[in-house]
Amino acid sequence: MSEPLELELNPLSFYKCLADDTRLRCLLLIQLEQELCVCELMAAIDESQPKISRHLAQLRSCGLLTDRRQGQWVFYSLNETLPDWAKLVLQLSAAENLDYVAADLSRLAQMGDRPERAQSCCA
Amino acid sequence: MSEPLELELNPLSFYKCLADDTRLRCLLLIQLEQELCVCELMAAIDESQPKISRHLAQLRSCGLLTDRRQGQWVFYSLNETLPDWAKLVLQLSAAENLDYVAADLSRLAQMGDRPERAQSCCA
DNA sequence: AATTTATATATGGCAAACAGCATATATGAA
DNA sequence: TTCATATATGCTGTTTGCCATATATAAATT
Repeated sequence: MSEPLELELNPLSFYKCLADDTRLRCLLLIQLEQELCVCELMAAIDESQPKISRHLAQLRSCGLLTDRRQGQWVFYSLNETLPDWAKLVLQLSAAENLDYVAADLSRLAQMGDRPERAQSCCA
Repeated sequence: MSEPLELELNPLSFYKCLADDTRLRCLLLIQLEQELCVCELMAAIDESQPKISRHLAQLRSCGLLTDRRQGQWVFYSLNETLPDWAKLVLQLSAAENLDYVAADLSRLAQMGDRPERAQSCCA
């Protein structure tokens, strides 16, 4: 097992990722919930599947998110190899702007039939 | 004298401000140097006056920067009433991405005839 | 007053980014 | 195989944001 290298990430492309309403809400929700799948984000943000999926793809390709497939679902979470300053920025932004995602969180809480997580220890 | 209220600032418009190369460099340079005027930023970033001026106007109108006029110069600095999370984000971003503005800083250091600052205590 | 210097703003063209729809793939169950 | 659900990706029209040029204002200097 090798220690994961820190992602090379320039601040401009990082902030461009945060500069869209859909992407920012996805990121803050994932920061708060550890891991979410596309259908959960659709329910929380109340937007179409292609729109959510497309923005998640961008966040993954820039290295902010990683995905793991579990059965029919794809779960997204923060990329652990993000530089510390970027992790801290996301943490701060989520913790200090709960009102920005309050409606999303309540829609998520009301969602029925959320997929169950398998332990990722054996993945 | 009343204590300054905290600026109302939503995270999306904040990050949109950071999502442009010129604006991000201006912000990080001002974070590092406390206060800079338009001509210093022109020299540091090596861009035209209208371009710098336009982006500074945007940063001021969003509340990230404040300006003070001193004779013929207008000096820009961080808005003290920014929420703490935003101040911290800027601080972190500057301190942890010095390479991103290294060339700008060296151009600034080489600049001749930089305007002298008057103490702002009497302004 | 006229000229120069420093700074700010307005406008028009252009390119990048986004939204919406349709379609494609992938997995799991019947 | 067939169907259903979840996710991804092309394509196109539209909007947004950026840049370059031109113009405006204000102070300093002559």
